[in-house]
Amino acid sequence: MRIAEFAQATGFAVDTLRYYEKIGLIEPPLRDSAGHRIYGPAELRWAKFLGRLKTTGMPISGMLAYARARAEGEVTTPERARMLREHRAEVARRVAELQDCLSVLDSKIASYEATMSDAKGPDHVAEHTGNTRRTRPQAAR
Amino acid sequence: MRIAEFAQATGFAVDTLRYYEKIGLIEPPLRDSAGHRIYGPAELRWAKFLGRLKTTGMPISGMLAYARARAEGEVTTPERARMLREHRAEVARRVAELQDCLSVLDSKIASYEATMSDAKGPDHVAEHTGNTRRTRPQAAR
DNA sequence: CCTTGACCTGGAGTGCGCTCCAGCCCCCAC
DNA sequence: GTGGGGGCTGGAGCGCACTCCAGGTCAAGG
Repeated sequence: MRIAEFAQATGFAVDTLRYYEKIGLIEPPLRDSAGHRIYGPAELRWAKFLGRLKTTGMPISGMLAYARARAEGEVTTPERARMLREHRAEVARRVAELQDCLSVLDSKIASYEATMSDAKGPDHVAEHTGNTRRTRPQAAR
Repeated sequence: MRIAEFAQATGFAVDTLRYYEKIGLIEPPLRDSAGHRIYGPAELRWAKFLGRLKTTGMPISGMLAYARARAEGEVTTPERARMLREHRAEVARRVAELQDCLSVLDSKIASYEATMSDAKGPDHVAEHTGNTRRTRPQAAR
């Protein structure tokens, strides 16, 4: 599999793949006689997993730490497990936060639609912060 | 409320608030006799709502479009409702995507933990893309 | 033989969203 | 009245994650 096809398969741009290789996120793949990169299924699995990490917002520095641990072999299994557990927790927090925001959006959309369905509408639609319960603990001056 | 307290209350940095004002995301607030910005509750509600938009990944260009529509008054209510509905849909997609990634992380963590609980562990933990169903392990290895 | 097109390299450039800074002003407490 | 703290401005700088480019190699098709 050459780089164009690999890019297609992983969702990364060709330039991004070379960049990832340059910074050590992806191992330098084999080359064919012309010096072109040839990727195999193992590379594909790894790149797809990197895509998951990226999608979940892991910064490159984090992916790099994981990649380096991975390169050290099985001895780093506990470390990698810890990294993933921490990241998982972070992602779960973000999901919860987004869901909270979704409900704010929903109520704002609902109030817009209520306004629109009125002939004239109520005064105006004010921003409301969606503090239905427990927002950020506020340092009360 | 002066800018430091406002920053505290909104979660934005002081510099960020001035930056948002400069680009038109926040209306220039009143000034006190010393020329210092004075923010009121309406500004607070708006800034908190902006924080929600930001948290949900809306780019500044999007927030700006919304802010401009808002500045035009009630006539833009349908437009703003549309913007929020579209954004809401986008956020919902992202949540679903993250949840999908969460399950990938979970299964990977589980396989790490299985490896760790073995005295020696199975061969190794391969990257698997999270296609738990469908995708048959390709014969080659 | 010549063109085409995919790929190569090192390095420069980009867009986003802030973040920091110098140099200044104003008010208040001591 | 002096020192300190908070605020002001315009503009430069930064970190991240790419993205683009010039100039080159190579293999195959016409």
